[in-house]
Amino acid sequence: MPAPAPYRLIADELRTAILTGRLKPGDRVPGENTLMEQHGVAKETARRALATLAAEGLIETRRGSGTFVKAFRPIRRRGTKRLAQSQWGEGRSIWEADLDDRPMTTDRLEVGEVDCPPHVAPLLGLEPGARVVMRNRRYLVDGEPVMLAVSYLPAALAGGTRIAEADTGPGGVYARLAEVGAGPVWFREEVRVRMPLPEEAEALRLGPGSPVALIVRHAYAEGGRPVEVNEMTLDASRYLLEWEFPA
Amino acid sequence: MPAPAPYRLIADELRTAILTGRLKPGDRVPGENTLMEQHGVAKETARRALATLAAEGLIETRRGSGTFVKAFRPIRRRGTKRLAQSQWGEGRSIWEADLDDRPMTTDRLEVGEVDCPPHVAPLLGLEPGARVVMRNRRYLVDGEPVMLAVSYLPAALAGGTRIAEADTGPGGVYARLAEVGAGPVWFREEVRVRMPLPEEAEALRLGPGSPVALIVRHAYAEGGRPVEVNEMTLDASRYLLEWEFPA
DNA sequence: AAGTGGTCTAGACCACTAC
DNA sequence: TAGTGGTCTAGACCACTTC
Repeated sequence: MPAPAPYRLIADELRTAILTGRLKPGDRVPGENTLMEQHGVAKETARRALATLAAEGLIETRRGSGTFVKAFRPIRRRGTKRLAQSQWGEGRSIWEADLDDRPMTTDRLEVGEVDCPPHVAPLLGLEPGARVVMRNRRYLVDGEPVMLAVSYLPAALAGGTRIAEADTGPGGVYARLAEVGAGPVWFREEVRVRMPLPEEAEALRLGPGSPVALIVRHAYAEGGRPVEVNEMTLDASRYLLEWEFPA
Repeated sequence: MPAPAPYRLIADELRTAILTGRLKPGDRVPGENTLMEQHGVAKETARRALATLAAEGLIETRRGSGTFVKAFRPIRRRGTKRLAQSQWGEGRSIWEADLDDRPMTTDRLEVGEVDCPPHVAPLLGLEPGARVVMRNRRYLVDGEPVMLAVSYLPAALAGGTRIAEADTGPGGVYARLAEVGAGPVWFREEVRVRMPLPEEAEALRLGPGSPVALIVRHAYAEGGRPVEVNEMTLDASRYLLEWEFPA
């Protein structure tokens, strides 16, 4: 058993302090200079210990200010209940069910008719190059971005309706779909998790050690007809995801 | 606009090569020495570029051997697997091309009656310190660990049955529960994502840049009685999670 | 033995934040 | 302006894998 590297020992010590609660969320963590002194190591070594914890998502560094224990305040996202008919049938936003106290706002809304991206076309049962209505937006809680979402609907269905406008009206997209006889009756959600690409990290203001969850929701109308594909990118460290279903 | 740090430029270049497919999964990535030469930087700088990509989960380093592009071959986990795929778009996935269908084995099985962990007791509707049957195991695909799972069932229900034995018999735990009139009729799954703790990283053989998904499955019998809590820890980079449900 | 990744140092300079 | 984090270097030594 070789002796663990010094930077690992330092990281272990700090990690224990954080996980046992001796260092609480928001607390200042000993910085580079302090660690150099206390452990008698070079700056790069101290930095490596801190970089390790940052990569684990336990701390966050603020240039010029210090190093701190990261906070975790999850947002609850109920996959099942929030989409229940009763929720969106009565002029309520599907996001209301999500809110768990804190209101969600949107940002960077982009709506328009475009050529369907090739990876989405087969999911909507469309020919390559068919037209779709795209809705792109960013969601924020407390002014901080927490999710990106792009949804696609066949233009044959959604074009010319309020779905193609910025304000979709009471009940949102699904209520409008129902009005044209294409209300969703079944959903499927696929979830993948990975570290963010640089653009995603930027759009969600993610530091190192913050994974993203990619949720793709497929909405089907009566007869199994796909009516929407929604690709969501979440700051995974801020979410608690939930689904329920019968045995 | 300050000039980006050299290590970032190198990382960007390699990242682009990987994301555009010029470097494919399994390919050798230029190593420390090569990068030092090609870009005229010091070793630590080249290392930092590689460490960045490793933290993003794009590459993996093998000591003494080289640096390689990481593979992504997800395992599909269906939360709700009982409904026919024939309807509802045949379960087509955005990530379909990558799907993986290999058999799973288990490992490190531990079964026994223990005091209920404090965070689990309220979920099972038990007094603190009540006895539960615990089943702990690790799942492997191709001999590689992909998931850890611990489940808890009230000892009053499962004690003395085959649930408390290594081999639970045909149909598994849920079939045995059904035999004592406590078959699950409803499930709830909660999902959290974060970077792994060192023990988790070790048990799942995770390198840097590999997040874990924590799935807590609650099983309820008739009347809403909780009969099982199952805590799963997945190598999130290897899974495609899926749930479906009616509107 | 050669090649590759892993760790460490001592000192330098820069950029940002807080006072 | 002082303190904190961010980046870089040149060279050293170690550990592991491959042949």
